[in-house]
Amino acid sequence: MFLSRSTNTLDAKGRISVPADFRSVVSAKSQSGVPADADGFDGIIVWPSFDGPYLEGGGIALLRDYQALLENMDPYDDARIAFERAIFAESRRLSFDANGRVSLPKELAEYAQLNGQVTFIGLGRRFEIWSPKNYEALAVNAREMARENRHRLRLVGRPNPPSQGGGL
Amino acid sequence: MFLSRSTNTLDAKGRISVPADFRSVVSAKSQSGVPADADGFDGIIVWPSFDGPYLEGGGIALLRDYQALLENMDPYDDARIAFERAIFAESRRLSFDANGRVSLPKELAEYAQLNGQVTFIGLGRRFEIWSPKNYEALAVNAREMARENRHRLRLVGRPNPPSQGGGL
DNA sequence: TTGTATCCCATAAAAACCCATGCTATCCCC
DNA sequence: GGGGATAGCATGGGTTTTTATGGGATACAA
Repeated sequence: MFLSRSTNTLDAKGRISVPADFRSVVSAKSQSGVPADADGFDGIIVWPSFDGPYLEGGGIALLRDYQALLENMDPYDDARIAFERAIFAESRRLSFDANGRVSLPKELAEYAQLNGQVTFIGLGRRFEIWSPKNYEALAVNAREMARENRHRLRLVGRPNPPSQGGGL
Repeated sequence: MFLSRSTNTLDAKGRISVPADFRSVVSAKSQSGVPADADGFDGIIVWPSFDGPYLEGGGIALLRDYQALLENMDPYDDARIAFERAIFAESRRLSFDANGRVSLPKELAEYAQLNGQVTFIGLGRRFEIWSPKNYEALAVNAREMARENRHRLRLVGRPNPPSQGGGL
């Protein structure tokens, strides 16, 4: 699960360290020692958001989830085709180097207006990559809006666990 | 999984470099060192789309998937016969040369209005081959339409797994 | 011959790989 | 609990490998 927020440096070669937390999410090995992902890909997948000047990303498992979702739609549904083109076609496989960095293609960096500093935002199943400046503005609103909508934050599901502390 | 988009050159001899990403998708070897594809074919399979002036393609695994799909239809269903003729009969096996290129038959290049530059579009299980000009227009629409329909892109919550990493 | 298809080689640019260095958090031993 | 050893992380920079592409040589067929 992608959690937390951290800002790293985009160096002159276009490389950036993926937060160690994030790396361990995507490169979780199975017991056999083989990567959990069937195709042995060790890295992240990133594409330009279609909702603003930032990037979205996740592990290959996320892409498979999207694939499953899309494959349940009509093959020639316009929305499906649009999603395929906006996500699959625009995404890039970025694999980790020995130090846990990826090199970010220039056009993605430009799309997200990144130069120098880059902020990773963990959002559970996926994450976002922002220019720190652009993100600042949103972050303040988020807490306010969350407060206004706090009544909708109702957990469902798990029956009461044996005892120990519940809560958020 | 075919991901990303890239534009390569179609040279005077009708050859074109298949993006390295795509090559590694289709020529993934099994642990034994033998090609995963039973028949040892190392290349891609391409046919003219029946939905526009572009080509569709994939690995031999994709063709097998289509075969399985069609074999579940009535043998004399007109649609089945049409699909078989439009896909199987029109497709070409293009094998990689030592540098990862294939040579694209002229009639396919003409069908997709290719000259000089060629764009490969990764779409998960399959890919498409477009004239860059023709695709450009679609790409901008795709992002807009994806944005308009983004509420449909909802990943279902994974059921609570025993313990380790669940969904958001 | 004239194309056409295959194979081989050369090369520039880009990507991947390797090594080194501060810095921080953690561990462990006394 | 202090303090040094240790390990992991983020970062910089050089070097090697891969990739995409052009072009020559060879074999075969129309």
